[in-house]
Amino acid sequence: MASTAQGARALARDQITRDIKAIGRQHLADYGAAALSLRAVARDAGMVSSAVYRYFPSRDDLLTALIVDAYDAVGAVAEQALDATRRRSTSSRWVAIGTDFLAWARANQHEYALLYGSPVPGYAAPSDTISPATRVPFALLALLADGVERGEIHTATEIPTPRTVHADFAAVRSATAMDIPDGVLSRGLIAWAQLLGTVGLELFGHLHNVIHDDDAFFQLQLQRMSTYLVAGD
Amino acid sequence: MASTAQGARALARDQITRDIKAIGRQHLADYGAAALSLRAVARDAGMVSSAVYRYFPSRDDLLTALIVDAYDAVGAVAEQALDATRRRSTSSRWVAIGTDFLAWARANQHEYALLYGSPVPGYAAPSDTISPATRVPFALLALLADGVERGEIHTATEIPTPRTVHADFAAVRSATAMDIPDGVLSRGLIAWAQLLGTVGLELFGHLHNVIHDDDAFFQLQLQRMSTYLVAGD
DNA sequence: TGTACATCAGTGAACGCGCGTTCACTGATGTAC
DNA sequence: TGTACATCAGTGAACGCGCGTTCACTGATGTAC
Repeated sequence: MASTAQGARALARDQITRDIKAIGRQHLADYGAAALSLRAVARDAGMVSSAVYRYFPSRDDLLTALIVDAYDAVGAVAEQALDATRRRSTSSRWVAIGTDFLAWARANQHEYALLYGSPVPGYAAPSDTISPATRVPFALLALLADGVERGEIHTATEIPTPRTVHADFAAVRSATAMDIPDGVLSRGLIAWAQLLGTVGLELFGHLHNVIHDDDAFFQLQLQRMSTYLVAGD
Repeated sequence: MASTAQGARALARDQITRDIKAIGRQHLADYGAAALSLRAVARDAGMVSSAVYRYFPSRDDLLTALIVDAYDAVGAVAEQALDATRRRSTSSRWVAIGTDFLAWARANQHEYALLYGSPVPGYAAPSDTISPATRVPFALLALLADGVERGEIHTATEIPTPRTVHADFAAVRSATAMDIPDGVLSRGLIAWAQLLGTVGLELFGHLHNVIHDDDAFFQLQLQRMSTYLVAGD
C-alpha cells in the first residue's frame, strides 16, 4: 500500500499521470519524439495545455518519463526472455532474446528510435534514465555469465585485449559481480552491436528492396551470431 | 565544361548554392537535422529567407541535398579506403575501412545520425538518395568479392540459408555482378550491422562510463570482426 | 558598339501556424479542530 | 457531525518565439538584334 493507495485525490492524480503518458506514447508512435508537444498531448487528454503542468513541469520531463518507461518495457522483455529460457542452451537463449527484442522494436518503432537511435535534438537525458537503460545490457551480461559458468561458452582467445580495454572490462566484472572473461565480453559487445545494427537496418529502411523476408533474414543472422558468441573467437 | 562553366550568372548561382549547403551542413552539425531551418540558414547566408527559395524549392529539398552530399562523402571515404589498401589482406582492409568510417562518423556526427540513425520526423527520403546511399555497402561488397576471389575468405558454411533469403542474396549477386556465396554475404551483413551498431553505441553515448578508451575498444572489435569475417562461419 | 527587352537574384512585408511557458483565477476536494 | 481553512486540479488569456511559404516589387545582369 505504502504510497500507492492514498486518498482519492492521489489516486486520480496517478491515473491522470498514466493517461498523459499513454497519450504521449501514442504521439511518439504517431509522430516521433521531436514532434512530441505538450499542447498536442493536452488536447488529446481533453485538458487545456497549462493543466499538464500540474503533472509534468516541462515537456522534457514528460519525454524523460516516456524514455524511462520505454527502457523499463524493453528491459522487462529481455529479462523475461532470459527467465523463460533458463533450461535452454546459451546460443538458443541468445536467439530468443534477440527475437523478442526485435519484436518489441517493431511494435514500438519510435520508442526504439528514441532509446537506440539518434538523440533527440536539444534534449539531454537526465541521470534518471541511466539505471533503466542498463536493464537490457545487464540481462545480456547475465546470459554470458551463465553460459560461462555452465561451460557452454568458449573462453579461450587468440586476440589480445588492449590494456586500457582490459581495465574497462575488469570494471564491468566488478560492478556486475559477473565473471566474464575479456574475450567473451568483447564477443558479447559485438553481438549486442550487431543486434542493434540489424534492428536499425530493418527499422530505418536500409534493407528495403534488398531483403524481402525480414523474419527469415533476422533469424539467420541471430543464429549465426549466436554460434559465434558461444563458439567463436 | 559542359554545364559546369557557363555564364557568370550560372557560376554565381553554383557558388551560392554551395554556400547555402555549406551553411546548412554547419547547422546540421550544430543543432541536428530536425532543427534545420531555411530561415536560420538564410540569416547566416546574409540573405532574406525568401531568397533561399531561388535555390531550393523547400526546406526538404535542402535537406535532401545535404543527405545526398553526406552519402557521397562517406561513400568516397569507403571507396578510397578500399583503393588505398588493395595490396593488403582482406581482414586488414576491413579494419581500415571500419576505422575510416568511424573517423568520418565522429567528425560528422549529425550527418551520420541523419544517414544511419533514426529518420527525421516528417521527412520522407526521395529516390535521389537511393543511389548515393549504396556506395558504402557497394564498397563493402567489393571487398568481399575480392576476398573470395583471392581465396582469403572462408566460404564453406554449416549454417543453412533459408530459401527466401537465398533468393534475396542471389538477387544481390546478379545486381552487383559479384560472386559472393550466401554464407559470406550473411557474415558480411553481420559485420556491417556490427559496424553501424558499434558506431551508434559510441556516438549516441551508450558506452559512456563503460568504455573509456574508445579508440582501443573500437580497434579490438574491428579486429575481432575482421577475423570472423574471413575465417568464421 | 549600342539599344530594347527578357531573365533572374534578392527584398521586405505579410499570412497563418503551433509551440513552451506563465499567471491570476475559480471551484472542488481534503484536513484539522 | 459541522465548520473554517488549506490544498490542489483545471481554466483561459496572454507572452514572445521561430517557422515555412507566398507575393508583388526593384534593380542588376544577360541576350537578341
